[in-house]
Amino acid sequence: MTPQELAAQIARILSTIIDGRALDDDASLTVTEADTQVERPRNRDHGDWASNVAMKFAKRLGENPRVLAEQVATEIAAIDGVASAEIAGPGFINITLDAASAGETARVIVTEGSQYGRGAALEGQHIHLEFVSANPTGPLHLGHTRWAALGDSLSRVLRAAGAEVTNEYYINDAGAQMDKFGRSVLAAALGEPAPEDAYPGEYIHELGAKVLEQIPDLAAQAAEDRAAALSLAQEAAYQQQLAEIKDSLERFNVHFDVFFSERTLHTAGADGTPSPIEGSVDRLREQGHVYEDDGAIWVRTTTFGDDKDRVFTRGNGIYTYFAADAAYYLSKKDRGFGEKIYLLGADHHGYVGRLTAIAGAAGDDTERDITALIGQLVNLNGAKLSKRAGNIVELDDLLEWLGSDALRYWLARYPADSPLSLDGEKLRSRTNDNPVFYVQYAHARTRAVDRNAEAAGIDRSAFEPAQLTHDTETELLGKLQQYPAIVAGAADLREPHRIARYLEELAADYHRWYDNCRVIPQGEDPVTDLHRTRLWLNDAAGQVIRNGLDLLGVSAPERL
RNA sequence: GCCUUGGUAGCUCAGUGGAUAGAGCACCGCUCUCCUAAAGCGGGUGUCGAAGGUUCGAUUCCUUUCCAGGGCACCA
Repeated sequence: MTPQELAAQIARILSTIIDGRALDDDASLTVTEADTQVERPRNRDHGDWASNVAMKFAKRLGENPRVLAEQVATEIAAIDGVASAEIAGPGFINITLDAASAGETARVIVTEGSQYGRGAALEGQHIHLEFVSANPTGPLHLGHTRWAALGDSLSRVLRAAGAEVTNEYYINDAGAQMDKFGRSVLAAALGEPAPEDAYPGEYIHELGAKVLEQIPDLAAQAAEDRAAALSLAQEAAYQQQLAEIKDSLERFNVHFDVFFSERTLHTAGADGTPSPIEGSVDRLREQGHVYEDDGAIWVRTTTFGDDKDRVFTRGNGIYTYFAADAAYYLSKKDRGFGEKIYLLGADHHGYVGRLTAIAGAAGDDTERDITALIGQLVNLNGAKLSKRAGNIVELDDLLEWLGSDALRYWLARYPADSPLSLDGEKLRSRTNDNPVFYVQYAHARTRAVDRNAEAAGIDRSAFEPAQLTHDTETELLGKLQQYPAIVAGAADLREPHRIARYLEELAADYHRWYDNCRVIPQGEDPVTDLHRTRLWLNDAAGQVIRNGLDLLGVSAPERL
């Protein structure tokens, strides 16, 4: 009996009861499983699961919660697998399961394997997830790591809930920043002094050297035609930098389905069709949201809650960044995505109003079709990192220093809107200070037990869940049963950190169980069905930790 | 000024209207002839920033307010 099944049963019971009252109550009350979700009481004296439906519905039925609870509890107690259902406090129904019914979960988990915890709550949804989208004018650094870890984990969680998700990286490969980047690299390659506004950082010189390798006669070309040489150098540096970014992301176990080039938005079709940007201003104009003022072309974004209208085309005829944003949004819409999620740093939260307005101007539902997740920036030992300042801490350096697992886990275990500090010393320490080790250790323990069990001749030929009665066993089983709801909740709220927090609790329950309940008999004691049954539970715990870590993009090692 | 996100134990932080608000760290003890002691067990700590409101019930929702971070371009 899983909590989901229990909730479904309670929904049926409550519906029947309410139908019986409908004679003298015209209120049309419908009961959904969302209303009848049971929760795990903090205090185990309150049973395995608790329901608050009596308090929720008593008022709408005009009844005393405890009286309603009494009636519901009687029905619950009659469910197969339920040992008791008792009324407590203002109207809680505390439910205790038969040990066999609770223990059955262990076998379910082992049978379902990597599928355990996956659901269909978001089935049919085609979600677009854009994150990182760092300019290809430099290496990924600390400022990008949080979104990389969070975005990749979020997409895994959404997929686990049944959604179809496309991870996309928007490459800002057009515009003034790219020009500046090109000039910086060209100067470095030719050994010239850096331009006034050049990008700082040693990597510019490294890129310059690589460009020179590819174009040995760059100096001669520059002497002949500076603009052409600049263009060549810029393109070579861009391709090199983008390749390095992709490489870093792969090593961070972050996967993108699409790298979307901003240039394609500026490029007209070979057959003379207008560029996506040109096309988008016309499309917005058709919707009636475009006007001209003072030589510029504006979009009336204030219609959709933006705090000011935005310029699409400047007085000098050049498109603004907003124009590209609008065209990009329309591209996502045209490609058939429903919800478009943007992961943005708090330093970009001023964009939310205009992005939302674009969705509205495009005729989309600003509530349903666009989501902006704003996150706080990462600190490193208290010092915030800025690319402009030149003191770059690169993702590659962090990976080498801390490893992908520790970094991924740490970045994913906090809510996005919570400030986060990366403490290198803590992340390198192999103690409880570093929760990824705690969780991975629990997993490695399950594998060690599995290996030792096999060596001791303990197999899974018996499964007697009624024997799983130790306090630590009911705790562990209860935790394992919660996993599908945790995944569904994390997906629904777009909060992958809930997976990490859950895993830490699960690991603690597993460690406690390990210390109290042996899978392998001591000394000359015989192997019993209890040991065999516990092997199922051990494997179930390992499976769930593995499934959860996978959602975070963190490995589940066989040994530590 | 406007928008936005925080304020929870000594520290770092969890906590999607429920019962006595939790974890790790730090501090003091305890547990390995036996599956990994990178573990477990025991010991105490809170005006949930403040004040109102909604509710059977508020750390959670609403309003006001104090403090802190971030943002408010015909930049990208």
